[in-house]
Amino acid sequence: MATPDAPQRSNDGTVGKALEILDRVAEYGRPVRFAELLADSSHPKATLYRLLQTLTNQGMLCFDDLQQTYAPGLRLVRLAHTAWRQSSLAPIARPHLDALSTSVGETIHLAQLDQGQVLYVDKRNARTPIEMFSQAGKVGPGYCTGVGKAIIAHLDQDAREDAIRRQAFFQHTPHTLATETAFRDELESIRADGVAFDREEHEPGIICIAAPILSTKGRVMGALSITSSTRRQSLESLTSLRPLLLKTANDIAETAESWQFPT
Amino acid sequence: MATPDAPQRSNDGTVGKALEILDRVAEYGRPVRFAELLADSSHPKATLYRLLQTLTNQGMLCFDDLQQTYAPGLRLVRLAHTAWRQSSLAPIARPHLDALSTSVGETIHLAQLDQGQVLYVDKRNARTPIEMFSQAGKVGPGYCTGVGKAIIAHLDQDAREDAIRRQAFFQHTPHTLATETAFRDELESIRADGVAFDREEHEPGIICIAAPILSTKGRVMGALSITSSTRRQSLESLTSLRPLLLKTANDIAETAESWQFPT
DNA sequence: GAAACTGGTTTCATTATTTGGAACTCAAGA
DNA sequence: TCTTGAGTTCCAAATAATGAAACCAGTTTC
Repeated sequence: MATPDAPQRSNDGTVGKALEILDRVAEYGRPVRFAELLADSSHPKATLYRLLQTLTNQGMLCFDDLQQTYAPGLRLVRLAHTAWRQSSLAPIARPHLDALSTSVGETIHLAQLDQGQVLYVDKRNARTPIEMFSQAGKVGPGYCTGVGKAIIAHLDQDAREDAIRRQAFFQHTPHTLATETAFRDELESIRADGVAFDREEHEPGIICIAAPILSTKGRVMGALSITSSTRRQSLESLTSLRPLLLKTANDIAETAESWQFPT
Repeated sequence: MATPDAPQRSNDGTVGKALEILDRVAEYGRPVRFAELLADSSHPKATLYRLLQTLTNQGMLCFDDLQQTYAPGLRLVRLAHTAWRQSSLAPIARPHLDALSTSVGETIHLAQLDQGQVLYVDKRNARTPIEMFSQAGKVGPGYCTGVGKAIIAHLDQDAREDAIRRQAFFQHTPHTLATETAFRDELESIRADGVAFDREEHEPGIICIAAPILSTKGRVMGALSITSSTRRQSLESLTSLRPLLLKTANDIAETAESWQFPT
């Protein structure tokens, strides 16, 4: 699977480079050989080699001696465990997602913004699950998903500009808003309306309604969406779920705000 | 919760330092202030500061402007998603775990070795829905858990010595094998026997039987355990599950070996 | 069977980055 | 107002990263 939506990141120092490589390896989604990495890397052989060594040494990558391939290492899983618990809305939102899930019976996504992209931090499957791209931990583009648009629309000026700058604007489907101006207009109307729709903009036949999760001070913490397919629902029928969606988003926000980490 | 079992890692370069700090932050298990980190860090203020900046900038850490605290960042969750899918036995072993779980009705752990420590990559409780990072990603010591001992016992010479060197040998309970020699003897007998037991060595009242997951070439890929409490089971009654446990471990190994990543 | 090739690893002088002591800023508290 | 402490910035010295080229297997080709 190709990944046309890569985020850009300012390159700070050696760690920056190392982490860029780490990302690169992860992007492949399969074990990858040294030569392959070298091919689409701007670094000279020796540099790449040493960087990979270091990462492997550190357990961030794991090297398969037999196949001579690199893959993301288990140390990441360990680190992510804490990250997920502390920095994501998922643990807090769980009961609310459960409730919403049982009452609507469609696929539910909880997502947060990570470097301009959408990161799904939790998910509930529909009663009749439909195959699609997303699981907890997966990422998606910001400009053509319901959650992405809902979040970006409600960011403050600076953060929003930054997020927009990071979009790749790849035309996934005929409905994708693939230009910056179209996207800006869309954000405007989303902010006015309060919810965002995905009108088959990312995957054909997949639609959703999404609401931002806003703190009392108006900061976006993430977004929540109800997803379905055009076979089962229309945009209109999804709209009827709007009050429930907004209520849940609000509940999550409230829980999150009253949540204090055990010191 | 205190963490007496810290692994040691050879410090390579700047990335090494950065990643060490990342680990440090994660270890706290809660948002942490600059000053706290500075306190138990060997780095001077400026250095630590810049390293934190870089990590935050890279999304590996996230900084709470309001509270002025650092926590592991969401980028980790994203990376871990691929790591878990590619480098862990979890996705492959899932159906086998399910089967074992329903037939024994006790807690099941699937673990792999990460830098001398045990990393749980999947788990079954009596009845638990599938969620990823909430249960996968926890770590435990290698020298006093069933899975840890099962794995280390079956490592080859070099890797085993390395693993032993990384153990902290903290006396968790009266039954903990807290010396290197005692541990070596134990490994010997585990290798002879084929399964490992946790005789309340990590937590009082908790016992388990664990089996290594071995490739046909004899390489350990991980371990599988059935855990219970002394109230419900004895070591003897756990032993009766031995054939089933070994069978499952073997099944997982076979599935893993015949698994080829889609190229 | 030798020669060229491929894919990976190592060397080493050059170069750029990291380092950390100290100075600075900005609040909050006495 | 004066102190104190947390956080941030400076800059010369120390250190680590760089990358061209050499090297070292195994393979394939001639």
